[in-house]
Amino acid sequence: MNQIKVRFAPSPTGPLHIGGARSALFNYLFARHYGGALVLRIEDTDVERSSREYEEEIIASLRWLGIDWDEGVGKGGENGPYRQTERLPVYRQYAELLLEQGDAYYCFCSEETLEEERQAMLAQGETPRYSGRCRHLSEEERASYLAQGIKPAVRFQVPPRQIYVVDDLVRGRVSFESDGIGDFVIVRSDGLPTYNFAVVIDDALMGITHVIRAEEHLSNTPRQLMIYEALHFKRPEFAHISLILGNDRQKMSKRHGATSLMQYREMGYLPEALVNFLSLLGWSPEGEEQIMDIEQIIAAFSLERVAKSPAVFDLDKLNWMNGQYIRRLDVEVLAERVRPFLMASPYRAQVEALSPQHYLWLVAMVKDRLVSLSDVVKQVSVVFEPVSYAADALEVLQNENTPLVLQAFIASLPESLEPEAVKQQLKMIGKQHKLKPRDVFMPLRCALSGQMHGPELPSLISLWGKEESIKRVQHSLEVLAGK
RNA sequence: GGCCCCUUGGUCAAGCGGUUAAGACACCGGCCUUUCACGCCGGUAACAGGGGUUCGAGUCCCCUAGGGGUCACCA
Repeated sequence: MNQIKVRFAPSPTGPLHIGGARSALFNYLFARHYGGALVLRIEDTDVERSSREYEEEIIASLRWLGIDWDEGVGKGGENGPYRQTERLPVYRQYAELLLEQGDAYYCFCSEETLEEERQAMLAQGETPRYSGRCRHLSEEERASYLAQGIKPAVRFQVPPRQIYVVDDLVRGRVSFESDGIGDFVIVRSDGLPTYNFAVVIDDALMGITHVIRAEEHLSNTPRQLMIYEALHFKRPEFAHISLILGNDRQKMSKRHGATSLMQYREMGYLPEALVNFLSLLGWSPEGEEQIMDIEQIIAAFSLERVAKSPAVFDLDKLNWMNGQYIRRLDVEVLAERVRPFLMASPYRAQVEALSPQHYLWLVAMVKDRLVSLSDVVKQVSVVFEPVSYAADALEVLQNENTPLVLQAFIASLPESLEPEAVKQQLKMIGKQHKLKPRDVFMPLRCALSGQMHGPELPSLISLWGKEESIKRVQHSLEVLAGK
């Protein structure tokens, strides 16, 4: 049986961003749907910009999202090593083969020469591409350059007048003319392979059957096809997925706000919500359900249903979805997930002082009001901050029934308070004094919190307890008297 | 500029020759409710333009326009 094998191959030159996460996710979904394998390979041939820190952050981000792989960095496997800088001898071997076959040649051109050429072609209105000046160097010329200590790069010799066709699994048939492509570097003068060369070697040697990656790589594909051909490697299937755009329809970048996965974690997004949201960017299931857990997404996923057009990242929808996931969590679970945010807030000590029961009441009280986990801090502030009266709340306090309600409240509060019991108590006050619920709750809410709006009043009272609640009411009475 | 890709409501998107052109987010209205929020119900809103092909085109072909990607000894 032909086992499906895909890979995610990030370059550790920055944190994992939204676009990268979606590529990783689609590979993951594809692999899991077909019972195939996912390889994680680190493409760190740009040694200037790559770092272990970024590699670790990328891996941590993938783990946070719940995307796991079967082979590669952090997992091992038969086709390692999985970091490109650890595979240099492999690339060298194939570069030499290409050199021997006459499919590649040494290029001694300096950066300056190259730049001059480029400018000259541009000036003539031509597409800048390598002239091929080092293609046919004689032995003597080569020896002379070498004697001067010039380190050559290796260029692939692009076959003339060829058409390269990709039957892309999402875009359909796409073809390119080789004449539009200049001889490109496959090994830099420092001995490191370039992307277009290393990917091919690795994908072929690692047995990758499907290359699923972002659309920006589509125009690299013909170069890679040339190498597959020259090396007689079996080429994989390709699937180029569209880009994720910012609000301005430009490719997502830092100026669109948060782009790294870790930022989303810090902002309080749930990984399962983010995964659900990302899966719906550029892909859609057959049904109409939007909220799907990872197993459902895996079961429904297919490349046939991946869209060709780019998708704008819609934060409103992510926020909605995150809220959906939060509301579906059990209070006990939510309580734990929200805890780190409270521990990092100014209310840390006060939260720690809460009994387990009170802590659960606190979380239950704000559960339906959260868009993100970090919102908990703001939502909970009314409990811990000192009262300050809003203008509209003060007006409510001036109402003629207010003193009556407040006195009744003070007089009727039992020792132990549980939200449901408090609620019944408040309703009772209304009954006794023939007041509508609203005429009981509003004055109390304003007196206790100083605000017209906020979380369930009974829960607030439960959290404050008898002493604090009465203190707050009395304080409001003093404020009223002083007016 | 060359090459390549894309184009259904503000956004994500279904549709794969015949539909009253789904659904979701956002927005607006109503209901529920002590308030806000949640939830529920309802509403506004789209096939970029022009030519073909066809009995019939959002769906197929061509052109135009717009958007994007790529043309590195970065990936």
